[in-house]
Order: sequence, then structure tokens, then C-alpha cells
Amino acid sequence: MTQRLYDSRTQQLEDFSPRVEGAVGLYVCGPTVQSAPHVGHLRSALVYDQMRRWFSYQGLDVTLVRNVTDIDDKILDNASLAQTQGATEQWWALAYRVERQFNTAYEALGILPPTYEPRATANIQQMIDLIERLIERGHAYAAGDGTANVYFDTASWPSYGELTRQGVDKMEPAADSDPRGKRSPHDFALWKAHKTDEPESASWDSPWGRGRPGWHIECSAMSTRYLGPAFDIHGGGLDLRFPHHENELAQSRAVGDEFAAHWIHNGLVNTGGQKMSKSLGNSIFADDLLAAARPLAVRYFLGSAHYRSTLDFTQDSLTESDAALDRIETFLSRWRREVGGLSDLDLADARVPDSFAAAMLDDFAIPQALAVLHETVRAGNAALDSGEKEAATGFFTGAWAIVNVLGINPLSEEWAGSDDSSAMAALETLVEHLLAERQQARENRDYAASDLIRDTLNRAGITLTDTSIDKNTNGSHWSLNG
RNA sequence: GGUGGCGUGGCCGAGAGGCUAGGCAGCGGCCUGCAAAGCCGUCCACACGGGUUCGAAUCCCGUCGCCACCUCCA
Repeated sequence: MTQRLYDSRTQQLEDFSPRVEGAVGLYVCGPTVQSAPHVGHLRSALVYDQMRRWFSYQGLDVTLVRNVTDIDDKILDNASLAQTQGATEQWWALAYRVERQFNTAYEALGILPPTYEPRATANIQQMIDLIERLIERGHAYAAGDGTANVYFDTASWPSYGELTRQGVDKMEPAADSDPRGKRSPHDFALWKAHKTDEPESASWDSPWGRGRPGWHIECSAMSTRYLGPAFDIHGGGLDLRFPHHENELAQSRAVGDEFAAHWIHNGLVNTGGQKMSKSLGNSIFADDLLAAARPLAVRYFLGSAHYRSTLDFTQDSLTESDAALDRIETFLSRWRREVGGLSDLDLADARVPDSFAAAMLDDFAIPQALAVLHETVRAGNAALDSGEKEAATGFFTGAWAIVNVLGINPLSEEWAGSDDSSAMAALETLVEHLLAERQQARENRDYAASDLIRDTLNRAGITLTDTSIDKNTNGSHWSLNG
């Protein structure tokens, strides 16, 4: 069976076969590091992290590129605004600080670092080269007003609008009525002339004069630098289809590159059925999320809807994700306790159930894939209930492979937590002591005493699970909540 | 005006002509000293109106409602 994916350029499910056998090149538009990461940024990064992990599981060599836009109007505005309020932070320091906030949040959610994470400011020369080639080919021009602005000539590229199937003549007139030397309001900036009120450090020399790159040219330059003029998949948020991706496509094709074979767009995150926006004040930031639930639950929640659908954020959904994970974790721990015997090395080769693979191959149908996981967990629990250890082990290894592919294995080193080991050892000694006492009380049928111990441990955030008094196989076991 | 998407049970969220999605929450049972966990069973659906069909949540037409993009956006 082959991988199917929905290409938002052709608006069809398509068979995906890598351009180079055994390898996949994936470019994803990363953030403009102008202010703190929000839940939407995290979802976007997570979607491609899941695809990347799935490709890797199948043995493909994945090159994932996610850029950082670290020079942009908003970054300069935010830095300059802060400076009017007494801050001393330069635009480049702000960009770097915010970039670190993004990386901290990505790491907290188990989003693997991309193969390459190029910054726009480190690729200025590649952008200038690209612009020069566009001018040579007659698809770009220096502004008619004598400034250093350079624009893409949309009229010179008849297929402009193909990505979003929009006719240029039907588009709303540009909100910005100032022509600034443009031939058409639809032309977009490739190179932006330095403005006198902007810091000198935010400009670079170019054949057209001091200035900085336009937003769209960054991605064209960086994707092809790291992946070549033709590569497999270009991804990004749905809100980037137009103008950003439309412009990227036009530039790169106009310069003669084949560019991305497929375009993927992930759905956005809403809160209360509405888009997050600064004016509504309804944005959920990474810090809010990580305070509202454990990071693994956030990852599960953000990754639980199909990547193309809109995801509505609610606290209840986060709580449900936490409960669903508990169910998975309980089974995995239970198998280890009741059966066990497989080392991590044995488990390294664990394969996912066919039905899970089928779901993933079908345009990354993660909701269905999760249904397979839950069905596997239920079957595994049922097998343990009836003492069918061999069958239980089969379900365990299947579930284990699934949670690893999705990056949500609660027992993995990644998520096991960084509990202070000496504190854990102390806790273990105390709890084991109380459990022994409680077991004695239960055998004496002194339930008042045994319940008191259980209640006390509950209040300390420790949940007990008993076995029958008389069977007394392994006694009670305990787990720390959350 | 143009482009694209959505409307599923108490909640989240899949599916895309007939065959159980799944999770969370309810309810009944098994298990348990009692719980918890687990298992089994079970209630609550496809915005509305037409049409096509042996059969429609799924296809077609229409209506209503919601959302996104149209040069800041993941």
C-alpha cells in the first residue's frame, strides 16, 4: 500500500512517492519570531513532527526543514515599540529570545528538532541571488520610484493564483493603496528598501541598495538551499496559502525551479469557535497550555484531530486527552507488571498493527489511528484479564510501536519525567512501608485501618490498585497521579 | 465580489451509498472486603427541505447557520 496525501494545490488525494527512493524532503514554514508562541504554532509544528516520525518509522530518510523568520516588519515594530517604553532590547535580540521560547515549547511537546532550521538573516545572499535571477528572467523589477524596493511582476507570470485558484482580477484590491513604485497592486515585495526610521542593523547591501528581504522570498531561498530546486512536500498553516505560498510558488517556478511536488496545509486552532487574535484577547500561549495540563496531554490533544481540520481548544478537551493517556499508560504498565520480560532492545523492532498503518497511509488519519490504539489497549486488557499472556504481549508490542510512532509513549524516557531520583527512592520506601501495613490490615479484615491508609495516600496524590486479598499475587500497586 | 472549508450523539472527534469509529462523561453488570483500574453490555447521532436509489449521515439540488483566506498571520 502506498502513502496517500491530500495535496492542497490539486485539491485531491494523491499517491505519494518520494522523488528520491528512500528519502523524503519536507519544508515547513516556521514562525516569525515576533512574540511568544501560541497553541497554533505548536499544532503546526506537531503535525509535521508526526508525519516525519511516520516516514522515519517506514525507513525513509527524512530531511525536515523548518525556517525561522527573524527579520520582519513585526519584529522591528515590536522592538521599537518596547524601546519607546524604555526597553533596550534590539530587534535581533528580541528575535533570538523569542526563537528560544519557540524551541523550549517545541521541546516540551516532544517535537523533534528539524534536520535544518535556517534563519532568514543567515540566508540573505541566497535571497539576493534569487531576486537577481528573477529580474534577469523578466519576472521582477526595481521600483519605479527610485527606491531600493524590488517587486515580483505578477503580470509576467500568467499562472499566478494557481495554488489558490484565484484570478488576479477577482482579488480584492490591495488594502495598501500606496503604489510605492509598483506596476500593479498585486505585485509583492522581494526586497524592501531600508527606511530611515529602522535601525541600520536591519538592512543589508544589495545591487538595488540597502534593504532587507521580503517575507515570501525567504522561504523560496531557504527551501531550495537545503532541499534543492525540486523537493517532495511543502507544508504550513492554512492561513499561509495566500499570499505567502502563492507567492513562493510563483517566484520559484518563475525562476525555473520545479519546487515542491506536493503542498500540505494544516488546519488552524480556534478558541471558543473563533480564530485566536490579539484584538479578541483569546489567544492561548504555549505557557498557558503547559500550565493547564502535562505536556504529554497537550501533545495528545493537539495531535488527536485530523491535521486538516480546525481544532477547537477547550480545557475539557485537554482533560479528556489526559484521561485517554491514563488508559494507555495503565495498560502498558500493567503488562510490564503482570507479564513483562521484553527489554527495550526487544521492543525496538516492535511493529504497528496493519490497521494502524493503513490509517496513517490514508492521508495521516490519526483519529482512526488512535482508535486502533484504543482498540489494541482494550484487547490487551481483556487478554490480561483472562490470563492469555501471549496474546497480551502481542497487543502490548503493537500498542508500544504505535505510541512510539506518535511520540506519545508515556513510559518512554521522553515522557517518564525528570523526577528527582533520590526523592523518588525515599517516596518508594515510605509508600511500600504503608502498603505492607495496609496489606496486614486487610488480611486481618481491619478495613477501617486499610481504608485510612488508602485515603491518606490518595490525598498525597497516590492512587492504589488492589488485587484480591486472598489471591495476593503481587499485592497492591501504586502510582503517582499526573 | 472571488476562493476554500464546516454543520455528526451530553462533550470531543472520525467516517463518506448497505456492514460497531474511538475517547471522555452516563447507566446496568462482572470483578473487588469496599473502592479504583479493567472487562462486558447499554442509552443518546448525522443542520433543514426536496430529489436520485432497492437502500442516503454519505451522491444531487435548494435553504439556513458558522468559519477561514483575498498582501501581518502556524
